[in-house]
Amino acid sequence: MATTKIRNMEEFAEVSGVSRPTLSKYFHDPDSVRASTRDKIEKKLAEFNYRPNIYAMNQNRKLTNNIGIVVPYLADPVFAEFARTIELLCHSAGYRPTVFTAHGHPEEEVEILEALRAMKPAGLLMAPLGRASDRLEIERFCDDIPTVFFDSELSGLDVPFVGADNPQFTRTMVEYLCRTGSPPCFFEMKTPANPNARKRRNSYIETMEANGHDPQIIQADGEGWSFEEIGLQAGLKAFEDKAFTSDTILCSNDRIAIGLLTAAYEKGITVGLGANTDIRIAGQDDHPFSRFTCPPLTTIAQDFEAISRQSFDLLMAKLNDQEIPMQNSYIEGKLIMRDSA
Amino acid sequence: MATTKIRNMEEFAEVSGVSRPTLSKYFHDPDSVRASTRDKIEKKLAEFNYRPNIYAMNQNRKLTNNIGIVVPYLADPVFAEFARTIELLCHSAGYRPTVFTAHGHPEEEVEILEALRAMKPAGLLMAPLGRASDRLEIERFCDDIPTVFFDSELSGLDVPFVGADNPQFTRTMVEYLCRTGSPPCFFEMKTPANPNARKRRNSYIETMEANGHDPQIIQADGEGWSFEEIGLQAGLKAFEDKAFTSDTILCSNDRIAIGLLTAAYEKGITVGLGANTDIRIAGQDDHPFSRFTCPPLTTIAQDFEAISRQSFDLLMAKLNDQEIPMQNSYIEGKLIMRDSA
DNA sequence: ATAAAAACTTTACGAGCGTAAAAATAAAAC
DNA sequence: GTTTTATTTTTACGCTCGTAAAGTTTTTAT
Repeated sequence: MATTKIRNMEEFAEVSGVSRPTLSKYFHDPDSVRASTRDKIEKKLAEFNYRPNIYAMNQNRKLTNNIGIVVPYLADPVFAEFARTIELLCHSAGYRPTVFTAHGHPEEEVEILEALRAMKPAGLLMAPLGRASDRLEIERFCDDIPTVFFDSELSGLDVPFVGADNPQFTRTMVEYLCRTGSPPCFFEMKTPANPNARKRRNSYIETMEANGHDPQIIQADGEGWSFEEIGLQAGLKAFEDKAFTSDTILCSNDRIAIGLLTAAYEKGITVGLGANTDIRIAGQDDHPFSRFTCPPLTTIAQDFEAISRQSFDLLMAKLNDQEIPMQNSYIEGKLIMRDSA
Repeated sequence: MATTKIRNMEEFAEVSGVSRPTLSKYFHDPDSVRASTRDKIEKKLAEFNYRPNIYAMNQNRKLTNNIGIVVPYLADPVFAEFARTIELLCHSAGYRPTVFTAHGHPEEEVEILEALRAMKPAGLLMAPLGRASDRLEIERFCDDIPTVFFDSELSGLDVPFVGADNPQFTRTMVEYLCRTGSPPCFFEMKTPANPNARKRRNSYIETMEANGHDPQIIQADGEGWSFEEIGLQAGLKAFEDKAFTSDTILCSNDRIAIGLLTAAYEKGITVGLGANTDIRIAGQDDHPFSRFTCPPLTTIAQDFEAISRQSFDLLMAKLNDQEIPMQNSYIEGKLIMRDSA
């Protein structure tokens, strides 16, 4: 029966029989007031449906409870998954997460940071674009606002990082492939957007050599974030040129592998681990769609949960001024055996 | 050479030689001040890198320049695509868009709306969850804040809508399939999350009957947003039970079709329009991945650009108190012929 | 050159809340 | 029941910017 509209905290203080400063405390942290007071407030809160003005709140707080989540490309299901997981963590810890995407453009990444600065966020969880990122601008931001990088790191900056153990990913897959068939050649983008790609290539070379095999790398032209399309086009060309030096192809990531699977299909080349198939294809990341490719893609699963959790915990530690281990954290992936390899 | 840090507009007024109210006007709309004044401000702006406190700004403005974008499930690439397109439109019109996702849960949808209310946004562009949505809460919100629905409508509410012309989608596809082979049966979820599904089913039935064919519907069990998985499991079962009454299967949407393609693959059933294939499969939506399925999926393309543009324009009209045509807008899709049908 | 219009400055108040200090009250401890 | 301790109330000021009104300066029109 809210007869009058509550316009501000003062009016709500009147109807609830609690003073405004106490209300202010309550909204800051409900547990900071006596249980009886809390009950009184919450009863009236349900009745009047009042919410404090967040702008007035944040204006005076040195620190807001906003947390920024920045990803390079939200239309990539891998980042959608990261964003989703981290959002949930923030939310359940009482923070207000906001997801931003750079749409693959470094200028947008900087713009986001500038807009974010105006929001005075408590902290930032960021998966930087990588190679293309404007290091200087990002560094300037991280100096002011507690930040943790996830998924891809920007070396040289004094910012903790949590992400996949890329060398382990590739090593695990190369060893599996060698164990079960011919040693793989490696299919990747010539100029990958993401720094993880380099680590995977290096690990491929190392592991192959360690096992006495000759590493063979096939590189796809093309820039941007249309990995499937790049994998498809370069795959078609490579099949035509007989550029693949092995009947087993390890792709730098699942999205490229998805494109390559399509290329194989169009060329009439059968993929799988059966005796009557032509080649094997493997990916890395366990992209949400890789279970639905034809054949389902053998890959290494990112531990989204662990990466999200750890990067969030690191940020919390930073916010609470705890001594944090500045060493980066690399999370292992798990081999997901499906039919493609 | 910013020797002193600028803390607020007053301090910036001093160093820039412009009065604070004029600055306020400038930040509200740069074109509202004289060119010479604008230059003076912008010169100092570059030098001192000052930005007004958005919280203080929004606190006093009756209307912020925030625009909310709410989608039911951001991990679905179709919505990622919508979000991306609309974000860009808002941005280039000088608004500050913020994307929210309900993660498929009606409670979260309501929470977003409540958080959004606190942000006092100028307007909202929303793709409601649909069937599961809390109509009452959404209606209450739309009464207060200018809103436009896109992608899926909530009938009965006085809110303009822009979305796909679902009957046209299905009609176009059914006619194409009939023209080029056997009349299709229809594969859908029994309890679809999205109201568009119903329209597509109805259109399927109508079109089939209009062409003198017997409509046949196969329904998949399962709830939630894992459409591919649902399509896969139900597809496997349907193949085993020989439940598909035609060698041509039209799916309610691409994601289900992707699951069904995987099911066909696992059953050794070949898909395509060649003479030596077993069945044809078609989807609807032109999901970003449907070009990369094996075989590439024949589908109807959503006109993301047009839907985004029109819903944004509608919202702008609402914000400017223009007389808007309250009739809903349905955007036609285009047949994308690929190899699966 | 003069009048009219537009833009700017000065002054002043308001928005909604944070927060500090002192006084009053309630709860817990003994 | 009194003392101690924890909460709450009262009072008061601050934050940053929006915005209105009246006066001044600059620009435009004639």
